[in-house]
Amino acid sequence: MRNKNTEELLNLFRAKCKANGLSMTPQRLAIYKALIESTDHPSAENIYTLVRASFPDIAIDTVYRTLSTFSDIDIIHVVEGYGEAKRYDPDVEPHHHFRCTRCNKIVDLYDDNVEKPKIPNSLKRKYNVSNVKVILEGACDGCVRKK
Amino acid sequence: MRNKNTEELLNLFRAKCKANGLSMTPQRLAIYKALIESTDHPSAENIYTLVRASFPDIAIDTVYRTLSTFSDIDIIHVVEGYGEAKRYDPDVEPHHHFRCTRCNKIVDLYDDNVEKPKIPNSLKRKYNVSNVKVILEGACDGCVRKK
DNA sequence: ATCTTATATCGTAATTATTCGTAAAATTGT
DNA sequence: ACAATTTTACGAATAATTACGATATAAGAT
Repeated sequence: MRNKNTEELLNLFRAKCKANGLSMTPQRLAIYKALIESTDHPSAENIYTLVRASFPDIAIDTVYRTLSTFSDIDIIHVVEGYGEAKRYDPDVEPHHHFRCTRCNKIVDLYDDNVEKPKIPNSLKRKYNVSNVKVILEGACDGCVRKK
Repeated sequence: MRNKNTEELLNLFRAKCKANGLSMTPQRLAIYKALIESTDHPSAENIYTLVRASFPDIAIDTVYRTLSTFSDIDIIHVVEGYGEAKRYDPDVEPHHHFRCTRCNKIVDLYDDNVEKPKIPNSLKRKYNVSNVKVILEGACDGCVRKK
């Protein structure tokens, strides 16, 4: 993600859709573009707002359904929600997150900052581990200043 | 948690309530007891069902409010929700979780299994990191067998 | 033990997040 | 361009959570 430009990402996107038998609709393209243009891990509602600029009649249901489809086939990932709205991330390369417990801001952290935890193979086998998430929680600068 | 019995946990609970100026109500006690008797990281709805056995008239609002209060003062923690219902954990000692991406089962993992990731101090300072979560995701045995 | 006051609870309504059924419209392969 | 298959929009339903006014209760002082 960090190392890919829009062109490359869109090509990958088309390839993954084709590989999974998904038709290429303007709505799907618009939703994916909105995702890669956002760096703040938007919610479905956020995406809905963004996409309506070009598709005034798109249904919220379409956004939810599309995001769910995308995450099913690993085009995007669902990140932390914690009872709030789900948050999405178009970067499917391994990386971690910081989450502000007050304002729910989510920031990407790459491996040069946080070491990936080592998981014993026995555990990986036992649970078919396909993904390891590391989330740092705390209060972001903005929230600390406010209080 | 692992090393504490009910007696000790209840004493800690009373102490934390007192330290934070919370009155000791039978509802709060019942909710906390329901939590420590559950090992499956119950949702607010689950707790509501459990507590109604002894408090048939308790309001769902009381359960939500109480759980929120408890997690504000670190009596319990909120664990992964991902847009589903929030899930709670009465074990506030450091440990990690496995989450089944199909049935949403959450299992405790203690440090002898998963190494705690090392976070650089610079990052800890930058974000006031108070908590680091590690979540392994995959399909649990039960779900693999079903499919 | 009783009084006082702040806090907590109940019961219900309102909000927010998400999903479902279905007819109409768009996409893909031929 | 045509038929078969997906996908979409829309409205309504469901699930999770929070808000609120009226009563009830806990905790400390008397």
